[in-house]
Amino acid sequence: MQVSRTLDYAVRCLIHMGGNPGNRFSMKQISETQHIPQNYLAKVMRRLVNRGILRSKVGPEGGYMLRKLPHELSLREVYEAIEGEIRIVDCMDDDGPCALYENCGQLPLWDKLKVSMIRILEDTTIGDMVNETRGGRSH
Amino acid sequence: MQVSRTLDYAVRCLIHMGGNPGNRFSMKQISETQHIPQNYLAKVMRRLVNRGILRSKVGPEGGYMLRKLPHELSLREVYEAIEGEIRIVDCMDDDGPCALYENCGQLPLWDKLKVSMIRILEDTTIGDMVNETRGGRSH
DNA sequence: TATTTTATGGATATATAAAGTATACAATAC
DNA sequence: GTATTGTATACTTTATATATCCATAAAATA
Repeated sequence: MQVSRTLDYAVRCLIHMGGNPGNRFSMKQISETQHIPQNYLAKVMRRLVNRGILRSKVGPEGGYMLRKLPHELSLREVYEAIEGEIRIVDCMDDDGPCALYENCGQLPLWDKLKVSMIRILEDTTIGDMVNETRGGRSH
Repeated sequence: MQVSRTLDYAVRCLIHMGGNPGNRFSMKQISETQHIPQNYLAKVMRRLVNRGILRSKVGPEGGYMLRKLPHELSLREVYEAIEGEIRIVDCMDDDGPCALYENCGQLPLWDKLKVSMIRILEDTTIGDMVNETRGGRSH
């Protein structure tokens, strides 16, 4: 029930980039300033590119750019890019729905949790986090 | 960001027991009806006993009993018995607070998530889940 | 065209944690 | 004292997250 390091990496990078939206950032530079192993970072960035959160360019003068303004980029998008669809339980059967599915006392609870999580992730943007980082949100 | 199988085991057992509060359940019986390996179950139960959620008795006619009525037993207690204190992020530094701690743009978000999670877990009881399982909550 | 820079893709390794197993021991009822 | 049941702990297995390696492709520029 914890945020993976990988997601933390992604969020950190995006906050970093969100500080200068419009800028281009090379993987090397991000890797160094954020202290993330470059080859690992490569994969994180790839997922963000595939999900349309970043644009990438190969070659000299290449690198990554945000495709949206920071305040238009919700944490939910980032979460889903990294972790896939949000789910709290696995419904632990091998495959196919669990035998209890129809009448599972647990599902309603996990569902409430999920819904509230989604709402919060949806309502928070990278822009918000950039502001927090700068010290004091504008309000 | 997912519920562990161990927590699922714990909840399942407690729902099972909550169906007949006051009853005594042997580990063997629970293990069989819930399809949980007995030696593993032993550890799960141990944690629930240590946290004061269950009472245990050794020997013939021994077994486990709920110490509270199902509707007095919140999911939060169960969660914490199994997973320890609720936390969403690790604040990934080796030890001591992370360098960004004072001015971390991420913390406020993760905190909101945590608070809302705690509230929901706190508000839900094993009793609620027993009712769900029986089909239709009383309202 | 050759060279350099940069991202891409896949294979593999390592570390860590979760889940499961085995076994000896202690308490209790009869 | 014997059968039953939980307790305790050490160990094994499996799964997953994280990290590394390396070969390739694309683009800029000299």
